[in-house]
Amino acid sequence: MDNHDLPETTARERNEQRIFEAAESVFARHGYRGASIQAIAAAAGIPKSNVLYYVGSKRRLYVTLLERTMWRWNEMLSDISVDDDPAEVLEAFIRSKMQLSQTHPRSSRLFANEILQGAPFLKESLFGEMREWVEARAEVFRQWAERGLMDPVDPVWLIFLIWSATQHYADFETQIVGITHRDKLDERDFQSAGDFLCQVIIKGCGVRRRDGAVREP
Amino acid sequence: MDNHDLPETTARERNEQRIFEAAESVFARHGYRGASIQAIAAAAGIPKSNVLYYVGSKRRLYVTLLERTMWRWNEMLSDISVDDDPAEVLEAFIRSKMQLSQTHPRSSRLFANEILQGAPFLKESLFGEMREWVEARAEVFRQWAERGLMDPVDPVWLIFLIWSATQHYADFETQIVGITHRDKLDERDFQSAGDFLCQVIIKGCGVRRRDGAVREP
DNA sequence: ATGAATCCTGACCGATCGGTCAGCTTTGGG
DNA sequence: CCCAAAGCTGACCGATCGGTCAGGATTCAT
Repeated sequence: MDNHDLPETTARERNEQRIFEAAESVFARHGYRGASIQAIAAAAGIPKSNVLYYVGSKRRLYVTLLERTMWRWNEMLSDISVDDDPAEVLEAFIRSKMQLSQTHPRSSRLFANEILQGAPFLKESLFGEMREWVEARAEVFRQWAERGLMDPVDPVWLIFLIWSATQHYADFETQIVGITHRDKLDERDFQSAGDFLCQVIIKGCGVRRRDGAVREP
Repeated sequence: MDNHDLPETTARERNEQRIFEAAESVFARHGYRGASIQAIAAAAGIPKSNVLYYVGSKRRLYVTLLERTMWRWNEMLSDISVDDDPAEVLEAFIRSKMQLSQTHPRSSRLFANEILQGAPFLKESLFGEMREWVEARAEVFRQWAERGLMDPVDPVWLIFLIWSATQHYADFETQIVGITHRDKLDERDFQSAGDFLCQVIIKGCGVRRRDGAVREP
């Protein structure tokens, strides 16, 4: 029945991909309970029974998507050290998160939905990884502050600030589009919003260049 | 059947309040489709039939809660002008949004869920009000920049930054709590996070005191 | 060609969904 | 005390939910 160790057949790969895309879209929009396999099947253009044939159950499909999202997320800023330039790292952090919001908005919304319902499917197990990720980066930020490379701001609040500000352009895209008369957010919008966030956050944290000069025009 | 113009009976007031509280909690957690009247009734300690007796339908209950949230939201920063102090206004903006996240986190999550599913219930009608709200404040920010009271940042992106950063503490409370080892966010957490946001955002936008001095210790 | 493995699907299951309704009890002004 | 209005609820409705299953269709190495 299960032969995940053998190379997948093309049929399985093709259908699973279509199902994952459709499921991510529906889960992102309606959450776990609000999504129905029927709706996912319709979006994928596949009979409901066939969806269940491939993914086993709604729960398993949802968890698979969640893990895929978390995996993609954890790749970011995989190696930073105290010796890096704070401005460069913060900018890279903001830009890469902004990139994720632009290229994978539905993943972001899927994750947001999971948190909104109390994170019942990734409680502890995956929060543990995120905790380590945050604490490692926070420690670097703290040492930068000690070395006078930036203001002594709370590094954890800083991380949450960057998360929230960047994810906003994926999770609340509907609101942004509705308020600013746009049809959709395009490349230029993400670029300009990224510029704004880099400028305000880096300056707001009093980040200085390595030579000690204040980053000011 | 409906006598909304007459003074409500105490029974009606009492039960509606219990239903609204329970419904806000369930809708905030599971979204519109994912919420069930059965679950709302159970949370309110009232039979399902009785819930429908009071609120009419799931749709009406949901819209009522959405409108109540929007109304509470639109009260903020009701009167600001170009002659106000930018630092004071931005701080008041951040503090009041932070206060909303602290005192009405479920309202915030209800709204977030509505946006995530594409805002099907407040499309246009209520986005119009928000658009006017944003444009009016953005115009003030723009004039402050022209007068050299702050950097010429995009005022709309600035508003979205403050929205996202403050709402994060309500919408993603589960994640914050899970990552930072806390049991829940308390008064001190909101105070310190608010301090952080005021400091970083006001400094990051280059806001100056009216006398022209840079806001720096 | 053939047989095993995989792919695929309509029919069906019990549970739950939002909503209706008949008919009960409780309340309060006259 | 009386009775209309309001409050209240169990039973029930058709639709949809997640999931199962028997069995046909397709594929492919031999």
